[in-house]
Amino acid sequence: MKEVSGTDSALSTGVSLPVHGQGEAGAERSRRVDAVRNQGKVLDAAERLFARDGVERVTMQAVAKEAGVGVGTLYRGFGNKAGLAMALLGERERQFQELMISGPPPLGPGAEPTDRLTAFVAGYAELVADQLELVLLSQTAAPGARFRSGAHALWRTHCRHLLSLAGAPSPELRADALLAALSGEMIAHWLTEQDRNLAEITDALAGMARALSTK
Amino acid sequence: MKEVSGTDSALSTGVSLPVHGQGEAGAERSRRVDAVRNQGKVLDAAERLFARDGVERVTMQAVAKEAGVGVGTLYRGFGNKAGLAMALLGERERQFQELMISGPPPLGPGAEPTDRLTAFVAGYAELVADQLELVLLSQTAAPGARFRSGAHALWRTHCRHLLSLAGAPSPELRADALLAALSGEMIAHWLTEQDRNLAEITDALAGMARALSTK
DNA sequence: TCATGAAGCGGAACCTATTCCGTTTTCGTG
DNA sequence: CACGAAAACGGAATAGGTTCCGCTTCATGA
Repeated sequence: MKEVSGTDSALSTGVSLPVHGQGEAGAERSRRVDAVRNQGKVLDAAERLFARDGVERVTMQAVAKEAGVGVGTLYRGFGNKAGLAMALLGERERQFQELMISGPPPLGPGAEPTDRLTAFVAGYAELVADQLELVLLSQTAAPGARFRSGAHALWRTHCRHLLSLAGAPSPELRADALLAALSGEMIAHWLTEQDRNLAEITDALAGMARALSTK
Repeated sequence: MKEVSGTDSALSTGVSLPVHGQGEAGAERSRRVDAVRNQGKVLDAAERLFARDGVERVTMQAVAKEAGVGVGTLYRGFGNKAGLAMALLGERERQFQELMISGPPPLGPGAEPTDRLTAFVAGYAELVADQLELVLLSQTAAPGARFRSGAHALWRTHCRHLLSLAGAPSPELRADALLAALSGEMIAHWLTEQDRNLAEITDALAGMARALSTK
């Protein structure tokens, strides 16, 4: 089971926290120590319960109880259930972002745009598949909410940039379209309702990425 | 305001009705007359309230009350709120299906596969944009539920077929990917959060469809 | 150290979608 | 027409996400 580093794994994935974004925008005044501690307790509790009972069957009440806090605290810290999922996803997303921004080619800098894009698509699909339940939950938020998360903005910018370098028309819209094909719902559908394996999926997606890179 | 033909506009768009599918599969025994009448009353009431107050702010209770039936009747007839939306969408979807299957080219038969596909994509995007609120609601159902609707199956089959004729690799996955780019959430995002106009969107989507048609 | 106001807390209350189940209506049969 | 089973009904009850608000704790600075 993955470690989400108890105390400060918190989020850097934005989510649009009600109080202050913590990581999304520049740091303001320091948060109160009890608040930080509670966020950590909540993330631990959520991870534990999600792993044990499945994301869908864990209620916010249950998470609050397991963490030893009130539900109000959950909502102040994460906004809603989807936000909690995004925060849990944060750790792994950051790892992938790292590789994408400064890791070795073809995912990282140094390869041809099209190759970087196909590497991104394959890697991201794998990330989604690995964390399917959490991704599905995170994309459950109000329609369009996911587009506003800091994490998503990064994926989009990256794709747009690569498409742009490759000379593709409408790089912005194509970036969004590509990411739409990488939604949890889509991957879940291919994986579970059409019994495709991840390799098939990433191959096909890489092909699409290549096709969309073309002028 | 659109007429949903009071009595029998019902659905032919499937939705996975709890009791019997009514139109999805071959007709079984005839439904009870009171049930048919109630479905009509519900559709009328829903359309009226949705138009007046906005889809999001209309509760199932309110629809039931306006229709003069109990909530149980709503759920027996449409499964859930998303199902109700799908049923309301049905009318216009059927019109588009008609054009797509037997209308004039390039949407209908007779044109090159790629041209038919771009026509489909543009037309479908327009349909979604026109009915944005209902589409968003209909896609709110349990993750993946939309892939199981009869309507969606038809769109997918059509795209897959055209992509296949055009010689594209992985026509099935590409069809799904194309439809993912046509989701209500995606179109809404482009339209409202990026102030694109429909023409821009359909142009870009048509370009993508063309790119994806390529071997 | 103490006062003070902001930040955070807990958990009851709220709002809705959805389910359940006892009652009523239909419809085919005898 | 009368019956009985099946199909529908209605609306109270349930469940779980989210909001609200009075109370506590922390951080600051005098």
